[in-house]
Amino acid sequence: MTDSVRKLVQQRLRDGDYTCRKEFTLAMFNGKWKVNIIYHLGHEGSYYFHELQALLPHASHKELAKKLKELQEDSLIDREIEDNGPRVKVAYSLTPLGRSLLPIIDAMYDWGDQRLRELNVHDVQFGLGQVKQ
Amino acid sequence: MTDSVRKLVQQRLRDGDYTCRKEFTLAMFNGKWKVNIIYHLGHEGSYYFHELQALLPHASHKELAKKLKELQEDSLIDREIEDNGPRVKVAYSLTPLGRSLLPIIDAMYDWGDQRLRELNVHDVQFGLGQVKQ
DNA sequence: CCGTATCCACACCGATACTG
DNA sequence: CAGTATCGGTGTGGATACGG
Repeated sequence: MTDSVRKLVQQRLRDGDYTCRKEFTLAMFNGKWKVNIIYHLGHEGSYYFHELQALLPHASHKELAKKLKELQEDSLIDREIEDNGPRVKVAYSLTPLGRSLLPIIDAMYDWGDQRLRELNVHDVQFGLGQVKQ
Repeated sequence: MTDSVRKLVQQRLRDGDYTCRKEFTLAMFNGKWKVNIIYHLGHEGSYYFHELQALLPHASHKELAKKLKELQEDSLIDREIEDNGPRVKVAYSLTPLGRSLLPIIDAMYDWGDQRLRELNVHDVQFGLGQVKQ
């Protein structure tokens, strides 16, 4: 997903248009990997950058760094630099604001879990029905 | 917003990978206008296509039709053709499954509402902080 | 009234490489 | 170890037009 929702919402807020509450929230975790980052940091505590890389092996180095930066800009995560040694490590953790998103993320997890179970049970080709042409 | 999350999730499910519950849910309402469509249909009942157009004046004719088709494919909305007269009208409404998403959408509304109030009160340039370069 | 096709601009994201 | 720049493929969404 794209980040266009996020940029559009930012523009609307700059224009004084606050009639985008749902989109504003969506923009917080819209974008590839963001939901997973928030979920991991929320349920398992803080992680170093390279640990997040290991948790999300399909995420490219560049995109992971970019998404973390955006989450930090949105005040959802904290970034702490540990400069003790030859190598610098950076630890990420959820802010209280980021933690306040967890009920929504968890609700999304539960909804998806239940829906996937239903589809599996009824064997409807996993429910990804195509409209008849 | 894009639909890449939706397509990616569909592919993962086809591959037998069900470890994407949160992304699966996100894919339901990710994509421009979808959250608003669900919200309107959920809180105000069914609408004709042209009524939705009026409710979402910035959505192009093409994209609105496309998103409605996707929502229908995902079994979130029903589509009913009323062919009484020279002009055909099409009514859209939420399915029970679509209605089951409302608690999440409403939670997103509430989160965004509260967050925007906080930012307004504290006047932090509406919180869209930029990371120092 | 509603759906879809075409064309086009642009944003995203991956691969790669360079920096500190 | 972590962040950023560049290049390129691809998907998304707007304008427009045509078909049912």
